[in-house]
Amino acid sequence: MAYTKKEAFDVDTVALANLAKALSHPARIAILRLLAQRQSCICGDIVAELPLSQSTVSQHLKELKQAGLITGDIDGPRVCYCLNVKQWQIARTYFEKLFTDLNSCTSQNCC
Amino acid sequence: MAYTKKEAFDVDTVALANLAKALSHPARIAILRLLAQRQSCICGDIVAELPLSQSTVSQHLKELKQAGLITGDIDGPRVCYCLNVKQWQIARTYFEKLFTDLNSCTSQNCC
DNA sequence: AATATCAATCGTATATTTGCGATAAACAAT
DNA sequence: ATTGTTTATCGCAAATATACGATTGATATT
Repeated sequence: MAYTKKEAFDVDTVALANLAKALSHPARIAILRLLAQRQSCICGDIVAELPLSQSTVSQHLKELKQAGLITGDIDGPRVCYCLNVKQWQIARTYFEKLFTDLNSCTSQNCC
Repeated sequence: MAYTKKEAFDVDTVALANLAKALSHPARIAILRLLAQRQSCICGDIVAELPLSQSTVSQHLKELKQAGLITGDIDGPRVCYCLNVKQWQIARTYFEKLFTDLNSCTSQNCC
């Protein structure tokens, strides 16, 4: 019994779902906003800004990194996290395509 | 030990995260596209189109309904599902605000 | 009234997510 | 070399998510 039948859906749908999943936690959105807000890239200052433990924040960062939405460059003992602009443009395109597709449904047949 | 510390984040962040969570499964995105594609609203035809059981599809529909993204009107023995255009506009606004905020980070200080 | 159809819900199994403390790994500075 | 700082990872506990079959409830149809 598989947890998620991702194989049964087309690649673009799965890709969008994965991007949405990366955004599906308040902490991760907060992290992204922090990274955008501060001009300089942040490492562990993120931990100080969030109401979560260091290990938990590290996990969220890992997920964002796996989704390709941020990068993490090692800088001595610290790690500098930044938004990955390229991946963000891809994500934006995915979401906007979805919104456009859904907007074409303005016929209002029944509901 | 709480599952998610949603209380610790501001309302808009949680709202966006919840919308993203509704989109975080391929089946739910497929359902939304189906509803947009077909001019007429679909009830259980969705089940026929998806590689999932009736009960599983019903659960996904419930989640989309709880997120306010679709409506379900009872029509005799059937149920007619439709996109909720108003909520979709709200969702679109949330996501586009995020994208705009993140785009302001083009300083490229380190990464 | 009996039957058939459709969709929601229940019960259950399994996988994943979230969260934290503790530990480990990497590096800097003494 | 030792120590301190920073971050990733491990191990665990609890909550959720996904999926399905079986059942229930509602409505048509006969």
